Parts: sequence; C-alpha cells; structure tokens
Amino acid sequence: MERKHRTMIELKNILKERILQILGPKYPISMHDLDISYPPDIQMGDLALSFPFKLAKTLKQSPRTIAQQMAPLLCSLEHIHKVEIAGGGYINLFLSRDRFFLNQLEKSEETSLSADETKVIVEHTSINPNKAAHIGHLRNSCLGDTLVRCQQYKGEQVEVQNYIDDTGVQVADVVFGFLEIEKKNLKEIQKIKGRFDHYCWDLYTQTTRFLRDNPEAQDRKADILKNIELGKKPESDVALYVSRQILKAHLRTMKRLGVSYDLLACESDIIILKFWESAFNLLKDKNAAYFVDSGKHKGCWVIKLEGKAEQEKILVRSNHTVTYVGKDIAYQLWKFGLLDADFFYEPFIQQNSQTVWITSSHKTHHKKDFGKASRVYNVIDARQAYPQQVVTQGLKSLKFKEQAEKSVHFSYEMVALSPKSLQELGYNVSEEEQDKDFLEVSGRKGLGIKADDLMDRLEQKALNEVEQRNSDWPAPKKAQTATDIACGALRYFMLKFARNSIIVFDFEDVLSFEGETGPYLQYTLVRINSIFNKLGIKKHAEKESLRSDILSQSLSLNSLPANEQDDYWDLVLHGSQLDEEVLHSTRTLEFLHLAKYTFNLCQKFNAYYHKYSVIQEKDEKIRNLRILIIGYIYNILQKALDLMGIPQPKQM
RNA sequence: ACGCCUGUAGCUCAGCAGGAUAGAGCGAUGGAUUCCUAAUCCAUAGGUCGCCGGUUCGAAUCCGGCCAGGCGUACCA
Repeated sequence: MERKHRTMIELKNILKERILQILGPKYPISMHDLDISYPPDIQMGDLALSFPFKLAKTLKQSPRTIAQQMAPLLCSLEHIHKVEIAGGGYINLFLSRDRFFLNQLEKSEETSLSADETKVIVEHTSINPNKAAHIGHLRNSCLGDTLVRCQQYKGEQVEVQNYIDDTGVQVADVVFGFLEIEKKNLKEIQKIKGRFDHYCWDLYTQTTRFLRDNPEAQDRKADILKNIELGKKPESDVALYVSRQILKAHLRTMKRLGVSYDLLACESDIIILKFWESAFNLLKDKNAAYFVDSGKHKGCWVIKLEGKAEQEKILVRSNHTVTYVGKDIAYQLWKFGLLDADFFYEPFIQQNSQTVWITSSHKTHHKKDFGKASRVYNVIDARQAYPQQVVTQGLKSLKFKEQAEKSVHFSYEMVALSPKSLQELGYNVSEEEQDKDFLEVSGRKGLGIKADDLMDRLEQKALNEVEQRNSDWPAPKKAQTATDIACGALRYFMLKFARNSIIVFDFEDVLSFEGETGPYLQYTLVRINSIFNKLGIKKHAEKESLRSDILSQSLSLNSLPANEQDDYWDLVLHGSQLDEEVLHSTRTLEFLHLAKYTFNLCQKFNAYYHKYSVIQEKDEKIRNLRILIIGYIYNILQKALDLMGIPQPKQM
C-alpha cells in the first residue's frame, strides 16, 4: 500500500526504511550510513545516496562498482521513477514528480515534526531594568523569539520567561543617580516626561562617570544596593518604580518586533521568597557547596567545577550576600520544578490578547502553573558562558543529571559597533579605538544604539520607500506597511548571521531593503498576493476553493512547456524542505539555516515569476498549474515568515 | 598563563556529524520595465578556503603545530 508522506522528512524516512529492507540482507549497511542528501544540480537527480563510498573499504570494491550493483535493486522503490549512478559512486534518485507534488499539496497544512518534551522554557531578553534596550538586546530577543516560534511549530509546549534583575547593581546605579546626583525624590522622578528609559540611559552613563571620579561615593552606592535588597525606603521604592517603568518600556520596544512573554520573573521575588535558602539547603545537604575557611576565598561558600582542578566559584560572599550565580542556580532549579519554593503571580500587562504575568512575593488569587520544564534554554550572550557553566554545574552537583543535560545555554556573540558607525552617532573616537575593527557596546559608557532609535530610523526609511511607490495610500496604511517592513528588516538581519559571529553594526547594512533582507522576503509574498488579487481572489477561502477545483482535474507537470518543467519542479522540491530546515535550525540552534532557506526559496520564486506569467497565460492547464505552484509557495513562505516573526504586508 | 571562539571573493557572511564544479548578498561592470509592482530579474569579473604538516579513496570541513584577532578566566552581572 502506498504510504503518504507529508513532507520531505517523512519521505526520506520511508525511503530509508525500504532501502534498508532491500539492501540490508545483502550488504553490511546501517541506518546511519543511509544519509539522503541532495545532488548539487537538479539535473543530476532529486535525492542522493552516498553510502557506496562508506562501504568501499569493507567490501574492498570501488564505490562506483558498488553503486552499479545496488542501483538496479532500488528501481522498484516507491515514489522513485529513475535511479542513476553518478560521479565516483553516488546513487541519485529521481522522484515521481506528479505524485510527489500532489501529495505535498494534499498534506500542506500538516507537519511531520513532533514534541520531544513535556514542557520547554525559553528565557530570553532579560535586560537589566535600568536603561533603554540597545541593539545587542535586540539580537537576544530576536533569536529567543525565533527559537520559541520554531519550538512551538515543532509541537512543543513552550513557556517564555524574561528575567528581571530588579535588585541588581545596575538598578542601584540609576537609583544612586536619582537620589544623589539629581537629588530627586520618588514624586519628582514620577513627574519626568518623555521616554523614561532614554532618560535613564543618560543618567546611568552620568552615574558611572560620577562614581569613577568620586570613589568615596562607592560606600553610599553599596548602601543603596543593600537597602534595595532589604526593601528599605526610600531606595527600594525608587528601585521598584524605576525597574517597573523601564520594564514597561522594554516590553513596548519588544512589542514593536512582535516579541512577547508569558512570565516576567523578578529577582526581588526570588530574594523575598527565599529561593536561595531552599537551593542552599539542597546544595549543603548533598555537599555540592562547601565553606572555605582559608585562602583567598576564606569565609565564602563555593561550588567546584567538574574537570577543572582548583576551580571554584563563589556562591555566598564572606559578607553573607549571595552572588548572581547563586541566585541563578536557584532560579534554574525552580525552572525544572526541583525547588521547594514557588512564586505567586499577577497579571502585569495585556499584550494583544495575551496576558503577560509577573511574579509576586504576596499571595494572590491567581492559580498559575509556571515552571516545571523538562528542557530549558537560556538565551544569554557568549561572554556569560562561564557563569552559565556554573549554573549547570549546580544541577550536576545535585545529581540532577538529566536536567543538567537539558539545561542549554543558547549562546550568541555580541553586537559591536564599528568606529565608523560610532562617528556617525557623534562619539569622539580616540586614536586607539580608531585602529580597532569594532568596539563593544557599553550601556555603562552610553556607547550604543538604542533599540527604539534604530527602529524609528528603519521605519522612517521604510516610510520614504512606501511614499515613493504608493503616494496615494491613506496615511495609516503607509505607516503600518512601514512598520511591517522595518520589523521584517531588523528581524531578518538578526537571524542571518551564525550565533558565534560578532555582528559589527553598520547602518547601511541594517537599513538595506534589497538583496538578502527581510523586505526581499516580504516583497516576494506581496508579489504572489498581487497575482491572486488580479485573479479576483482575495480571501483564503476563495484560494482554497480554486485550489480544490484545480486539483479535481487530472494534472501533470508534463503539460508544462519543456523549459518550465525543471524550474517548476525545483520550486516544488525546495518548498517541501521547510520542516527539514526548521528541525535542522532547532537542533543546531542556528536559525540562519531557516533564514537562508527562505531567502533561497524566494530567489527561486522571483526568478520563476519573472520568466512565467500566470495571468497572461492562455492555456488553461498551464495556467492552473502555475496557480497551484504560487499558492504552494505562498503557504510555505507564510509559515517561514511566521517562524522568523517577520510581518506579512499585503502590499508594499 | 590557561580556556573558549574566529580567520573563506574588494566588503559582510554561508558552507565545517568529510563527498560531486567552494556559494550568497553588497559593491563593480554590462543588460532587462508593451510589466502578475524594477524593494525584481539576467549576465560578467572576482578564491593559495590564514600558514605548515598529518589522517583518508576523498579535507574549507577531522587531528597536530604555528601565525593573527576576539572573548573569558572578579567576594560584577
């Protein structure tokens, strides 16, 4: 009986099983050898088998000879209409094109992926709530949000958390600035007009400078930090106000990118609810943490790093305060449901139709079930690899082996600034800095590009482009389209690089809407939309009914002109690989695969679009086939853009 | 000093669980607008895959060494 495949992944699995059945009894071949890849050129075949190379040694025959013996046996494979030997010993398979395409069209709404976990937590964004978000934070959120979308697409239940360090040193700095430099009380702070996060951006820089020039003020700052932790007024009230205001600003910024969260987990609640005490008890019980009574760490509680002789990391300082890593171990334990402590929750804001929850230290009437994940991703930049390793070590030392393995530091490199872009921003670049390839973004120094400023600039540029092309549109439509394009441009930009590639920020690159960019992808979708519009089809239901009309007729790609057949087939084949790319991206945590796949699909489509007209085509069979392929690509493209969080304007 | 990462076209980057002729965008040059929107498409030029050695039928990809750059190794986060 014929087995239907929903996607290329499934077809490959079906083929692998069958090949193993056929060749297994005669040759020493395993599932592992049976990797099915793609030939470099569609003329050479649709799928490629390279296992003859792997068998050459054991069989003491040339790969080509082996391929020649095997090829005839594979001719009977379902879905395959031709087998060829190529190169030094490849076996290339040609699919039955009509059958494959019809199968794809029938099953286009399904995926072949499935969940592996009971619950996945992704923590991302986690910006210190003391200043405006900058481009480095945007990279974090774009990567994190794409991970979330891909995991959901795969079928996982995903919970998105954003960690709010509302009692940390950075918040204390700004509180110091307000109280000691500006001499403002809470009421006066509340009266500040304009973008509060941008105000604090400057104040933070000013404070850093002040503290550098006035070392004696450090005592007062330490005092502030302590009072924030202890909940003493007025410092703690100011800290709370500042951190909540900035948090709201961050959420607004991220909303512009289509990024949202399920839970905002606050460090202040971790402290009040004594998460650390619970974790500390566990660590002490199992001798995972121990007290040091001599040497440079005298008086501290530390944890040992596995495999690294003499390496220990401080969890509790000699003044009895807990380090960030210590609190993070407690938080990580809680995420896995391993801690004998829990938060309370209350709604923080409504975003679209979704409630964003925040932790609370007071009992509330809301019954929520956050945490208890079976896998956790922490989206944190590469410079924090070491503390992240300590967090995982905490789990390991407590013998939570499985959880340690499923604690993933989703690491990515920073966004840096070129000396050139710094000059564009009006900074004085020193000679020493001039010679560097890039300079690190520094919130402390105020060195960086604020996320909102960049978004504003992108939107302005997009608006100019929209004006040029569609001057007759109503203003709100122009504005919305510009917003969509700006978001698409930024999100694609953040995804197109490998994680461990440092992005040296350049305005020209980000502001580009041509070539390998988000707007290129959006434009491709707009073009397809436009064809449907001209065909008089605007609604999804109309598209579906046209599709089923066409599908009810007997169709064959052979009806297409000879030169078109391969171009058409190339689109079909490429389009079928979305799930494979999502899986690949999710496994490697490299979403550039998905990005580049989508870009590639658009390139192929745009070339096709240019060569073959749908509306002008007189031959009904050909026209129908073209309608099918553009609808097919449209669906795939929509899914791909959704996964990357790239908005889909109807026109542009 | 140790640990991790990076070095591929003029520039920015893919490709690295070994596999067919090393790709894309930008930039450069030359073309396409009786058009389903040129935010597009087509063509041309451009490479010692940092260097040396090793493993292999086969190395940009794996291993070792060297060179260059970055990041990290806080009682910061």
